[in-house]
Amino acid sequence: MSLSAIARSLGLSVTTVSRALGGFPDVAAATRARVEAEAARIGYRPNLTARRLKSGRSETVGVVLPAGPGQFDDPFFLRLLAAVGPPLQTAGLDLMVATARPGTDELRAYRRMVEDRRVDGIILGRTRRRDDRIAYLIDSGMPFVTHGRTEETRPYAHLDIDGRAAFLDATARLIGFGHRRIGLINAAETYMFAHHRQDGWRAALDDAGLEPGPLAHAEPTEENGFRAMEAMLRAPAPPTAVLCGTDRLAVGALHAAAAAGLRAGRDISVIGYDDLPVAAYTDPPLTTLEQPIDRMGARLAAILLALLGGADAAGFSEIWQARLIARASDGPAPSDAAGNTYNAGAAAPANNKSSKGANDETRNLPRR
Amino acid sequence: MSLSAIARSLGLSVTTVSRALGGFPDVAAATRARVEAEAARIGYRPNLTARRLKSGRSETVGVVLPAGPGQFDDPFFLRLLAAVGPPLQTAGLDLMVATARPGTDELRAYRRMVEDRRVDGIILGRTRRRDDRIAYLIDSGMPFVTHGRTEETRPYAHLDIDGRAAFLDATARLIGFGHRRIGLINAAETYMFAHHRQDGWRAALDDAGLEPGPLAHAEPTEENGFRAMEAMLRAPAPPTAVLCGTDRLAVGALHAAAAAGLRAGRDISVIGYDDLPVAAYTDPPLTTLEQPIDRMGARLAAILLALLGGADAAGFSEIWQARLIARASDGPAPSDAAGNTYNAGAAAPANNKSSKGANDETRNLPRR
DNA sequence: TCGGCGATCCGAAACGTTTTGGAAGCCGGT
DNA sequence: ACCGGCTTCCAAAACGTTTCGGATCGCCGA
Repeated sequence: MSLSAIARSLGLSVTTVSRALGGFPDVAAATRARVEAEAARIGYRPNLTARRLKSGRSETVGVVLPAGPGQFDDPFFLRLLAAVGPPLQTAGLDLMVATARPGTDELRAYRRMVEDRRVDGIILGRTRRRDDRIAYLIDSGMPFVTHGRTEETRPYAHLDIDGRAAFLDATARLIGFGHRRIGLINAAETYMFAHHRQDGWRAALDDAGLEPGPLAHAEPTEENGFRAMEAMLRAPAPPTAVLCGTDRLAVGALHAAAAAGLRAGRDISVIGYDDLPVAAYTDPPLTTLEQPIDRMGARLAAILLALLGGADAAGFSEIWQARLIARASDGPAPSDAAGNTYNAGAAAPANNKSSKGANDETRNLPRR
Repeated sequence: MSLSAIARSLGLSVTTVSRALGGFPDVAAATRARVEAEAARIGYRPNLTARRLKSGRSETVGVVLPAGPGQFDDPFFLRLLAAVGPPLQTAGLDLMVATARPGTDELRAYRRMVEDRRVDGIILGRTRRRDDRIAYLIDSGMPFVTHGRTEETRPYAHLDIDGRAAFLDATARLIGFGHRRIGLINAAETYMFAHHRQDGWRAALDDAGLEPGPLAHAEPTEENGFRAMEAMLRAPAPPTAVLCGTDRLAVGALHAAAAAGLRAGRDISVIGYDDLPVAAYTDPPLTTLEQPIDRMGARLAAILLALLGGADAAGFSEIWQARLIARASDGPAPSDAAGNTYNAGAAAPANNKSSKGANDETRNLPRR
């Protein structure tokens, strides 16, 4: 069960056994064969803990999962884990998972990993605009790579989806359909991804010379999507199209539209983001944006491996594009609402008088 | 950064420092204070790897996630991880996650954990009827606890939901509604949970003297639920009610019903299992069964902790009850199909003779 | 005076590995 | 004969911790 057991029963030294198994050239072929045979016979497995102690590495990569209500039900992190696992395993690295609810808990989870040297590197998902986790990790010197960017001037390795471009395109698509009042139900803007998506929406509207439609923020659950959409539809000048920051919000939004007697895809357009499995089976099937989680996960693992190999974090900054999956929840603007009257400007009283535009129709939902 | 650093700068031995920090009584109070102050000053953190080598324990618990198409998108395992994490962390145990697609890959993942002594214990989810993973773990002597049972005569620690009772009750509820042809769209029967649910369905029909309705098996995805329901509706004598082994199947099934022009809850009844977040936002909202994943996870962790403490696995065999969440996807059988023949059923449909009692209290959405 | 005892402290071994710096034996060339 | 070089092996140190078995010292009671 240990090198010394093999050494003893073969009359060799531990050194020679170690070097025989390690493939070093300074051991005779015959000796190596004897050692290998004996190792196989007793089912020798190297003691990883001893190896780790000696090498000073934990051979482990850490991930902190956001726990807590509303956080945990989307399969994003699970798919990320699944994608990140195989390449790490191939590289001989274990994957350690900690859970923490966003807040102080979370930073403590990172500290635990770093200060107790539980991991050699970290993969961090779902970045925030001001992200103290990232600041901490940079300060600590622990190698890490993030999925998503943050407002941090120092370099750090990251891979992100261009959420701005994605929502800019999606919004342009709706504009092309003739929509003029296009709302947004978004995740909290403290999340960087939500910020980018909102930015894209805003930019597309600006480009087209349109006022921003109603805007809502909430934790991305179906229920919040439902409530936000309900509120938008009750308002004086309801949107004819609504972008949703995530599919879960979109599912709720579709439901609210149906409850209001609106046929999505005809009376109102809805576009989501994520391409959850359920997106193809909403009513109607949801037009949404897809990010290649599996490839992203594999790439994140590869980047972290490079970092562990000594590469400079500044060299890794990748922005990938999302892909629009057109289904049936969006379509041409209803003629009665948006059509001819609208671009004249006379029919847009709700939106055109505000200097700030976006905020006066903003509705913040309770974050529970 | 190490005990010897503290010892050196304080003129003490490593032994004394270790025992001072370890709270042993044979060190003078003044000395202990000096040691603690110095430890705090230099930010001493014990080297876990060294401790693990010495103790022979990895201080780690392993979980193998099923990867691969169709497997990974449901949040069950993620919620389980979230629930299992905090108690393990409190006990000073790390959580290691490996991913493997069901099949030979999977057993290899368990071997890796056991043979390389990467973990001290294992939590295993989603058992199968004949489960070589469980046989292997029993043989190996590695402490483990499962979520779900299996057909294994030797004792092993497990916690399961009574899927048989759950589906028996759900089926009885449909029978009480007047349904006579009740189908089942189930996950592959190799999964123990699917087997139990099917058993409950079958038993309820037997109790009522009814022939089993159509039965389909498939990996539990929306698409498969859709296809199975489509096929059932096209068959000569379509069911008026369909139980689904999981909510994902039910979502697809609801969609197929709608596509066939059937209003779920009136023309056809559908009941799922899992209470996914989306279940409250299908059309119509899905009646389903809920298992308390968070409590289950906490309990699984507690059981494993007991096992690691030396408890006998034979002592842990718990079966919990699921809870029916009544929403709008089920209801009285359509009169043209089943109606008048069914005298007694319609008045007191759902809960009047629940076999376990736990299901009697049903609640409507919204839940939070 | 002395043995014993409690309070403190410490040396050394051990966990199992990797790695450094040789050492021994053998051979061919001079 | 001797030297240098090659092949093959090994002792010992090191990673940082825990723990066993003392060792030292002061003090008290007999």
